[in-house]
Amino acid sequence: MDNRGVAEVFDEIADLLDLQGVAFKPVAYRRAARNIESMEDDINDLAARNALEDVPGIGKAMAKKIEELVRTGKLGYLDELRSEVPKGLVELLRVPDVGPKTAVILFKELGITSVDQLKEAAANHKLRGIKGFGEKTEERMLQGIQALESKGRRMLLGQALPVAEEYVEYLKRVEPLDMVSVAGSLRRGKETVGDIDILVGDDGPAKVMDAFVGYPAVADVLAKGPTKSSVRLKNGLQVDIRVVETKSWGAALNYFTGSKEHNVELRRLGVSMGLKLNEYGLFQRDSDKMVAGATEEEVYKALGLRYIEPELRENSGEISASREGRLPKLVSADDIRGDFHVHTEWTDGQPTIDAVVDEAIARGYEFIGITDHSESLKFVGGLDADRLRKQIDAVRKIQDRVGNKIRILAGSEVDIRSDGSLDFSKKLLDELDVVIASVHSRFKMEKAEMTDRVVGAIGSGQMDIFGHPTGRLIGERPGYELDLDRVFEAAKSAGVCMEINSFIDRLDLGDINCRKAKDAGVVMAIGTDAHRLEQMAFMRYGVVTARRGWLEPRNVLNTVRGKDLAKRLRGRRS
DNA sequence: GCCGTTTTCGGCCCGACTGTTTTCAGTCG
Repeated sequence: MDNRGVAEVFDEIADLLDLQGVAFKPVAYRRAARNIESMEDDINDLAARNALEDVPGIGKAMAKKIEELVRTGKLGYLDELRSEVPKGLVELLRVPDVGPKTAVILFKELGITSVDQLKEAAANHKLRGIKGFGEKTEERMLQGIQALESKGRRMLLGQALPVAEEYVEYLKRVEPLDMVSVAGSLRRGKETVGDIDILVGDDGPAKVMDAFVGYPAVADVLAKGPTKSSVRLKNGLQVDIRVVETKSWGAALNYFTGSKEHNVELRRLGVSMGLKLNEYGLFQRDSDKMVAGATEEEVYKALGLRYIEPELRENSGEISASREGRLPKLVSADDIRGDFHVHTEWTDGQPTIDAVVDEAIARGYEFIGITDHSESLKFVGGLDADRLRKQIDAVRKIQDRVGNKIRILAGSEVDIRSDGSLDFSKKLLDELDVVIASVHSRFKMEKAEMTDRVVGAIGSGQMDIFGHPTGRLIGERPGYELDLDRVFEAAKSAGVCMEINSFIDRLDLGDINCRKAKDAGVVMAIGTDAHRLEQMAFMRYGVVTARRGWLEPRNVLNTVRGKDLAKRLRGRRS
C-alpha cells in the first residue's frame, strides 16, 4: 500500500469517528493523513525502518495501524468501525452542507444511507418534517447534490487562474478598491483547484459584495454577507470572496491563501508564543493587543519567521526552514531567459517559426527552442531526417534575419523508441542546438523495462532534456510506470535535465517530483510545449511548478544567459 | 490519538454565514 492508500484509510477512519461523535481523534487522523500524503518518504520504507513515529502526527497507535496496513493491506480497526456505522453514511458527507451530525439525523429519522436516497427525500419534501430542517434546507441539499454530480472534479490551474484574474479585473473596474488579490490554492499555484478565493482589503462602505454577486458569469449566489460571500459560476466553479479592513490585509491574505495545514501550524506556533492568529491580525492572547496584520511579512516576522512564499505554504517543512533561515531563494518569472520547447507549423503546431521567434523577442527572451516532433510520431507529421535538415537551415536563415536580438535553438522533440534508442542518427542530433527526448509510445511497459528504456536514452549522450518525464495528463491518465530515482541518478551523471513541461494539463515534472529531482542534484528545464502562439504564456505555470518544487535559479536551465547556453547544452554531450 | 517555549496530562485553530432557532448548532474554509 502506498502513501495515498494509507491516507485514504485514515480519512475514512476520521469520517467514521466523526459519525460516531468522537471528539479530537478525527482531527488527529486527518492531520496524519495529510502528512503521509504530502511527505516525500515512502510509507513502506518508513515502516520497514521503524521510523513511522518520526512523522509529525503519528504516534504509537497510528504507527501500529500503518504497520498492519502495509503488511496485510487491511486494518482490523477500520473493519470494526465500518461495522459500527451504517453503510453509506460516509458517502453522505460528500454532499456540501451535510456534516456528521446531519448525516446521523438523516439516518435516524428517515433511514437515509445514500446520496440518491437523500436526493429523493429532499425532492419529495420529506426532510421538512425533521426538527431543525425546513424548506431552505431541502433546497440547499438538492443544490449541493447537483453541484456534487456536475462538478465532480477539480479545475486545472491554467483554466482557473485566467477566470479568477478576469473576475478581479471586473471588480476593480466596477468598484474602486484599495487592495484586491487572488488567494487560496490558486495563489499557491496548486496544479488543480477546487474553487477560487478572492480577497479585498477596503476601508470604505462594502459595496463590493453587490458587484461581486452581480458578475455576469454568476449562476447561483450561495451566500452573501457583509464580509463574506460565495457564488457558483456558470462553468460550475465556486468563487468565495472576503472583505477585510486594510489594517488586516496581511493577516487575511495569509489566512485565505492557506494552506489550511500551513495556517494551523502558524496558529499553533502563535499559541506557543502567547499569541492568537486569525484573519484580522496577530494578537496578544491576554490583552488582545494587535501585534501585526497589515502585511504578510510583519505577521511572519512577529512569529519569528522569515517571509514564506505562497507556493511553499503546504506545511512540508517550510516553517522550520523559515525559522532556521534555510528557505530557498525561489526562481521567479524574471529569471527566465527563454523557452526550450515550442512546436510550429512544420509538424502539429500552428505558428510559423518566424511568428514564434517574434513572440519570443516580444517576451524579452534571450533564446527560443524550436522543437518539432520526430519521424516516429507519424500521426502529427513528425519530421524525417530530410525535413529536419531543411528546418535547421530555415532556423539559421531566420537567425540571420533577427541578428543578435535572440538566439534561436534548432532542436527536436525526438522520440525515445521502445529500445531506448533515439529517433535520429547521432550525426543529425549533433547538428542540433537542443534535443528534448520524450516517450510517446508503448506507455504500458513494465516499470523496470520502461526505466531501462529511459535510462538508456539518457545515457546515450545524445539528449539534453528528458521531456514530460512521467507522461501523466492531469485528471486524464496517470503517468507510465517509471523508477524516477533511477532516472534522476542517470540524469545527474549524464548531465541531462528533467523538463518541467508547462502545458496546463501536464505540469510534468510536477511540484513534488521537482523537489525530489533537485535533491538528487538534477537541473530542470522549463518548456511550454506550445502549439499555438498564446500557449507560450504557459511559461508562468512552469515557473509556479518550479517554485512549488523549491527550485532556485541555479536549479533551472532557463536562467542561463543565451550566450552561455551552448556550453551547457553541447558541453553535456561531448 | 497526538503532543510539550504552559504541559507526560489536559489540552487540541478560529470565525462567518445559514437556517430555524428565541440564543445557537452545524458546516465550511
